[in-house]
Amino acid sequence: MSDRDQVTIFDVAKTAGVSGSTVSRVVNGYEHIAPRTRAKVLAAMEELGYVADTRARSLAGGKTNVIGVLVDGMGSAFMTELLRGIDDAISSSGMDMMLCTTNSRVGKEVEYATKLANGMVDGLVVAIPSELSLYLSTLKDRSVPHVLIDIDNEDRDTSMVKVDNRSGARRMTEHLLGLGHRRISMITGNLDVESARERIVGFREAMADAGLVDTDELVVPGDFNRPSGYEAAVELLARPVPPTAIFASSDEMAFGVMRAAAERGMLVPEHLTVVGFDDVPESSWVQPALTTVRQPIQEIGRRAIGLLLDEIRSPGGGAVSLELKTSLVARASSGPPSDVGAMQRHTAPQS
Amino acid sequence: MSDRDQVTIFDVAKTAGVSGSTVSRVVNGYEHIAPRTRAKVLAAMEELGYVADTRARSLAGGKTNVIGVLVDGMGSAFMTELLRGIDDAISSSGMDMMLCTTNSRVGKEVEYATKLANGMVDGLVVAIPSELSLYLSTLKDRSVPHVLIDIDNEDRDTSMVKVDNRSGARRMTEHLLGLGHRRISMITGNLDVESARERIVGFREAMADAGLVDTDELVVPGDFNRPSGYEAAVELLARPVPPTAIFASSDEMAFGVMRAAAERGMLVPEHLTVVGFDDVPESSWVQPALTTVRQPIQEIGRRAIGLLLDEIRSPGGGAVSLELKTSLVARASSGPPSDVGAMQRHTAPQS
DNA sequence: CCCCTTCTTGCAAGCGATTGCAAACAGTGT
DNA sequence: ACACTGTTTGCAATCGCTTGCAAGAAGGGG
Repeated sequence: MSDRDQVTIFDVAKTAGVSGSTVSRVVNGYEHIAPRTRAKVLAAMEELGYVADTRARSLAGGKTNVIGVLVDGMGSAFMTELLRGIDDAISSSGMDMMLCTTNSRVGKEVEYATKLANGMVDGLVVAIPSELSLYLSTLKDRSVPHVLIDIDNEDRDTSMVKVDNRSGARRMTEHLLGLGHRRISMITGNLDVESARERIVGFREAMADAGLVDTDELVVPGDFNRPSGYEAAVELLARPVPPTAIFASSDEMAFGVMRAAAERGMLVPEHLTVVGFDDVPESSWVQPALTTVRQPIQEIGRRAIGLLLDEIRSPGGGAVSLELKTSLVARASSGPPSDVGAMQRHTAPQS
Repeated sequence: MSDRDQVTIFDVAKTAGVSGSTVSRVVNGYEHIAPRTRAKVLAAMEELGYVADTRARSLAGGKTNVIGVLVDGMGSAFMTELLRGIDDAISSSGMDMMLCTTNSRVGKEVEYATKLANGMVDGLVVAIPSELSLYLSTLKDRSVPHVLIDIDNEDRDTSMVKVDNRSGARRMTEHLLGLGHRRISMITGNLDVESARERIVGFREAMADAGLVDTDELVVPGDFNRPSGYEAAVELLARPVPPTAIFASSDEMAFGVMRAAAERGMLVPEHLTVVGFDDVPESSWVQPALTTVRQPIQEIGRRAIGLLLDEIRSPGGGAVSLELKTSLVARASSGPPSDVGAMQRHTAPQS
């Protein structure tokens, strides 16, 4: 289709009165080129409106200047933010992005990884939380530079960037404990995801440190999405002895919790403390603003691209793992426990 | 990089004991192939784990099986939804997507369009609301199939899909009028965008029909994003005679308005009616749920891809324009105006 | 003024796949 | 058995660009 009247390197060569190879060298910034020749070529390129054909370029051994991004889906606010960071970094590096979504279709990841590895891209960043990292071997075999995001892989041989989920969850739990809460419930993320599990660990650790060991029934399953937060909260709030604080493993789920609370006529944080994890943009907008564990989402994306570019530009640098810090953002949705449903409150009340 | 030990069509050919061309034909589902040969080739492909090299394939004249998507950015909920629809349609058609964002960088659109048109993709869907459609000529010159989304272009020669913004806005305004509102304010979208302008027209028409002609100071500028809605609302609500209803040209902005109202201690819809446009998922989640004009966002994306695929598969079908219908979704954020005295007591603080 | 080194630049061989053309094969009808 | 039609395959040219190799040009030292 597009092959009609395409301006090739040879057209430029002819107008500039040089050979095709010379044009190629000019285009690729080769150094040993007479200034005058370079100028002529540049002029010809300009005149003809030459644009390199990515396909041919990469087929012949050059770079594609495209970075592949493999994600599960782009529905969540977290992913949107992550993609922003990634996109930002990619485009300011002058490269282009090829986004592929697996939409949780099993096997699609491998298919994409193979296809992309087959010359479509110079490098790949993968943000699919899945244990089945079959695609990893493909990537390695073909030695395609790649970076994993938020995926825990025993294989210390792969570059990746993640955040300190465990201590983030821990700190948040301590915050809640400090406020005087004891019956703190956690709604987990999708347990297939490593970071979801780490958050649980952080939560349990903090609880245990406070002498609260029997947390089993306080930890209820969710999947990071809003509806699951809502449903979990409906169930929790309907219990004979409901929790005074709910720690959702994602802000998205926390919004679901808030809704469930509102429907029950409960005020946040007066009757129920609700906190989340992620700090997506919406969190500072909701009413009341959400107390949450902030992870530098866009930064994660930018860092991943940074690592990838390093590897692309100078291969063989070895795998690098980055763990970014999380921080607690205390806003309006958390407060001391209400004494309304007060059972034996052997807890030190705050102000 | 990736060129190490790649399985080519010739490797398959050798294992199957046939020629490369035959393998190519099998891969592309050519008909005149002896069943037995086909079987042998298929077996060899399977055995070697052959994956076609997209670059080579398209260079040689085949298709890339990649659809390019050109958008401004993916931050907004609207865009997220649109991309979902697009992604959905693309992947269920077996093709892949290449997403490029211009991030409002001037000129980037043309650069991308050219590059993509240069063989990277089989077709292109563009969703950049901009008057400057310089890229259009490139697309046409190279006869790359393309579809425009939500872009109004006089050029009846380009396929596009959009929604009926005008009557949507009109109907919403009538709804507000029907509720008894008279001082209805509209916060506009980015005026560079055609659909933003159409919504204003719909609003003005309905107001005029109700005898409300002097709407100039009721229409205030926004840019579709949340903060602009917030700011506009802050200004509106501080007026000596504030509107009783605010019609935001996007749900995003409506959320901003809700926040401004909350900060002023106003209840929605008791003291202020707030409505939006789009019906993004969040709209049914907020409290109170937002009354809005629904546009089938994902559907828009799906339709656009449908049109594009048609054109790719059988070129020359001529341009097709689709205009999808909008519909009014009445939820909790709209109600009759609060009593006239409200303004006299310059928005009294609540409880 | 010649020889050697350092620049510049062109030639030509790929990269992996598609495809027009034509040769090699069948299958039929007579 | 022969010409004829239609099916299967392989050959080789191409797509646009990169790059190793080597030749021509330019500059320095002896």
